[in-house]
Amino acid sequence: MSSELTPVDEVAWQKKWSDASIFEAVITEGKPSFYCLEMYPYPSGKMHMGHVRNYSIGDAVARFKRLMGFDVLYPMGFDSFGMPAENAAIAEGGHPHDITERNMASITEQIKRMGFSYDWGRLLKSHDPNYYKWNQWFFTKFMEHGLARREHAPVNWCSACNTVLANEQVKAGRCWRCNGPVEQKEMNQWFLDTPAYCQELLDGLDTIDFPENVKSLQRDWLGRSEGANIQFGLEGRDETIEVFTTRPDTLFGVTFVTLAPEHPLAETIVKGTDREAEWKDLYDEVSIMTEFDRIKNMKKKKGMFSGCYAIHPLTNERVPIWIGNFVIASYGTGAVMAVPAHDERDFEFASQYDIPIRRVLVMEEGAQHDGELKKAETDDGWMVNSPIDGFDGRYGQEARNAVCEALEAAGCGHRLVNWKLRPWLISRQRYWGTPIPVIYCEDCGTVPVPDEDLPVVLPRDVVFSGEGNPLETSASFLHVACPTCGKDARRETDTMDTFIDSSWYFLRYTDPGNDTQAFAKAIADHWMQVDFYCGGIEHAQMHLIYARFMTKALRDMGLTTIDEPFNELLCQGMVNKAAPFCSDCGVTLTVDHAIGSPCPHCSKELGSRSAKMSKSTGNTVSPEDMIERYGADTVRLFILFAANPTAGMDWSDTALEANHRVVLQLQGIPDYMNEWNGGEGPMDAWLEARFEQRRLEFIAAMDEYDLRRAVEVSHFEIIKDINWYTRRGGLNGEMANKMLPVWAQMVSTSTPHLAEEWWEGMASTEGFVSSSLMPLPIESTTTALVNLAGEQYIRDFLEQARKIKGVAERHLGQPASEATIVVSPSWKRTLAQAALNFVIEGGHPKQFMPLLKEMPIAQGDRMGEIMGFWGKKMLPQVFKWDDASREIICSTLDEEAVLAAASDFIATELNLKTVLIVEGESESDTTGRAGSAMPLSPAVVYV
RNA sequence: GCAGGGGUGGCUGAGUUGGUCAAAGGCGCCGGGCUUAAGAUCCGGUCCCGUAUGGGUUCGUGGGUUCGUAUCCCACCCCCUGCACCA
Repeated sequence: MSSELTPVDEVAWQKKWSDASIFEAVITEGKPSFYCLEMYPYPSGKMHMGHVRNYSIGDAVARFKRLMGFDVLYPMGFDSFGMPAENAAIAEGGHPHDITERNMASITEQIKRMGFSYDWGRLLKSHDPNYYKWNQWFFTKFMEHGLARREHAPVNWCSACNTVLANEQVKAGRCWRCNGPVEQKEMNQWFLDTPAYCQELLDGLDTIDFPENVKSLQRDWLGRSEGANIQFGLEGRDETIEVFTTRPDTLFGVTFVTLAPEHPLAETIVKGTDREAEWKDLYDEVSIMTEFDRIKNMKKKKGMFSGCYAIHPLTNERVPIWIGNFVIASYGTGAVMAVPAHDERDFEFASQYDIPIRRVLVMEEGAQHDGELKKAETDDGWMVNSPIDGFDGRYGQEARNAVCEALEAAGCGHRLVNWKLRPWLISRQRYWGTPIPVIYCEDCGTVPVPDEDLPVVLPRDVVFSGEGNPLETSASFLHVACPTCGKDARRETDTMDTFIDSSWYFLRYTDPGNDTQAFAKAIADHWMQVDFYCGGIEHAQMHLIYARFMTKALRDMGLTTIDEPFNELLCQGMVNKAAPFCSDCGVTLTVDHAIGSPCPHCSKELGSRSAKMSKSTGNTVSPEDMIERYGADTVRLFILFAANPTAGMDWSDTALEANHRVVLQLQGIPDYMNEWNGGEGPMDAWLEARFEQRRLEFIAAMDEYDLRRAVEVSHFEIIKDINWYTRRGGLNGEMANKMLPVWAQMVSTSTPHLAEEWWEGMASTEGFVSSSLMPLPIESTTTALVNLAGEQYIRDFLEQARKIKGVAERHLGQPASEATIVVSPSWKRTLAQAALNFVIEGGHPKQFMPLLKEMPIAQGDRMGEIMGFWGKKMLPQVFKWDDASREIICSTLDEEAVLAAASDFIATELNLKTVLIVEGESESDTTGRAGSAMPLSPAVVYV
């Protein structure tokens, strides 16, 4: 293999692909289609390793599916609305539009340099009016269908971002984007009715191939709980208090009712009493405090008696009404029935405020049911102490049903499924997003912008001061004639959450040029669902819920027939790199601190630990630099080979270099193989069979998206096979013609430029490997299998023989010069075959003994010896042989013949003068070592 | 607290329908061939012991089931992710 290699001109290949438009997605009659998609990126100026990894995975899949004969849709675009560009405009001047376009241009160039096989003709950008027009159109349709509505409601407000946030965008009380505190504010905002699809979103999870943790995340977020709403009357008042509970079976244990401080009734019943001030304090504490502080203070339960009593719906008992800080206004009804005996929080609260605790369940059937409870017993139990007949003794679900029936009969309660998911708050008080297409008219009220006036385009004449919503500074935008009556009216200045953009972009990709519809139904239905969707786990409960919701909503408006947008989701792992780490302090430091230097906190010597690549740690690697130095192929190969797609991977410069060497080595392979001039030989059939086997392994791995394994086969194992071939004397230049086309196809999924170079140099190929089809696999013949088995046998034998040789030479005190290989005596083989057949047919090995006694080999005076051999040696071995070995043993493979044919080779490999092969216990066996020879495992005697 | 995912040799990482497992592959390290040399590449070694094909101890910890367990069961510890006074 030559060392005088010119690097592959990757850019030239990229240009050729582009000129020939080979990655354009087309629909071919009769061909299956495959939609391969990566989460489209926000166009920051630079591509980082996370992008590289994401797209290297997707591209390998797309290329593989093309090889396998699919019409592949593999698009790229930009999630180009969003706050970073607007914040940059505020900080540095300029306009978000220009900043975004500039960033897009530079990141696009970098992505193209990687050689990914996108259909760039479908490039989509969210901030294109031709795209966001459809956001607006959908919005007006949602209004028509009652799925979009404006409400005055408490919402999450991030003052750092100067906008409201959806529930999904609040992480542990903080803003998902800036990590600033989030507070509650009452505002008029637009919501989409995501809860209408709760049940379907939950059920749909069972029909799609998402990772378990993502499903679990989504289930948590949907938060289904089954229970009942129950009405409590109020003593001396007309109102009722409605509570939600999952435990109607504990209804008779209610000793008080608790309202959230924000509950409207709380204010009503304390108004004008001497308790009003106390309530106000509590109200202020929970509502004005940021959610973050509230969570921190959660541990302290606090409450007050309201002075009022509720009436128990079934017993008519008086129950005190309390107001407590632990009741959440926005969940359920904002009021709970308190059963201290069977709920931990109620127990704690009741103990604190000396409220009676009444047991109404026992945890063991027929158990004692008086006596004091030490703690709440929250499991299902048997009802006791019921003041009404017919309930005691009922258990769990049956008990709940009985209580619900009683409530329903009394007309003061009903069964209900409650969800945690709230409507999607989509209003944002920011400029760089889709304007909400609504006009407010004094006479006509809230008027949607008519279809013919769409899109409502973002105006240029706005001021980015960092204060307030910039859209409000545009007079031309703000003032508009009412579409209904023509009078002066005012436009909505809020824009849409940018997650709207990413909720349907995969549909637009199917028909990106359509200017009369968002997408043609037939085309979208042809390509959808996305077969393979690859991206980061961070979108598990935002984007991936919204997109599923949107797909279902659009389906119900008749725009598609798709239930779920994504079939298989793959969340790629993070790209990490070693960073300084103090094991005592448990702190990861920036790369400014050298490994081995003392920790700045405790002075202990710093070690290193793998950490996510981040600007703050400084452990980033620039893809650009790496491509420049090693080429895109090497970077891609390394990324795919370093770890499985879903696993975290560690960046390693040395491993990268090792992969670069593999790329160089592969580059020289065609020349190397073509130089073989030995003509046909006995090893050719083996190499052919072996290669075919490798191809099947490759296909199987790719089918399961086990890209690491696939690359291991295509870029590593086949090289080893070639080495073995030449080592065993193979030197047929014809093999190059036989193997290289298919091998190039395998190589092309991860290192396409290199593969094109191979392809171009071959006589039998034309066009591009990137647009070629892989021939169908060939079924292996029996001869091929025996061939493979024979070589495997020799390899295994050599490995074993080498080990023994070391020990033997120590024993001999000098290098061994000769070896006698003692193949297992034929009766052992016969025995093994009989035992294996017995086992394969389902027999228990231990029951083989009686059969053995009947066998001809066990007759005569050797019977005892053979029985002993079976128990001690053969029985354990029968279990240990793998399927391949079993096949070989039961096959016609003649160990002695295989070894004899390879005896010269063996002698060379073991560095011996002569090698003698004998059958154990035969006349020529003078070694006396036949005892330790087993089928597939000959004994070796060194002299 | 609840839920989901994990803990394998110097590192990384396969392997989990129990037997093919002292445990693939890669990296690192060691030795050898090739070479004037370097690089590249090829071959071999890389838990411990062992004058012959073997033995010992290993897959978070401790128990258990089994002829046999990295793999199955139970308990515990630790790590990651998400949710969290959700009634």
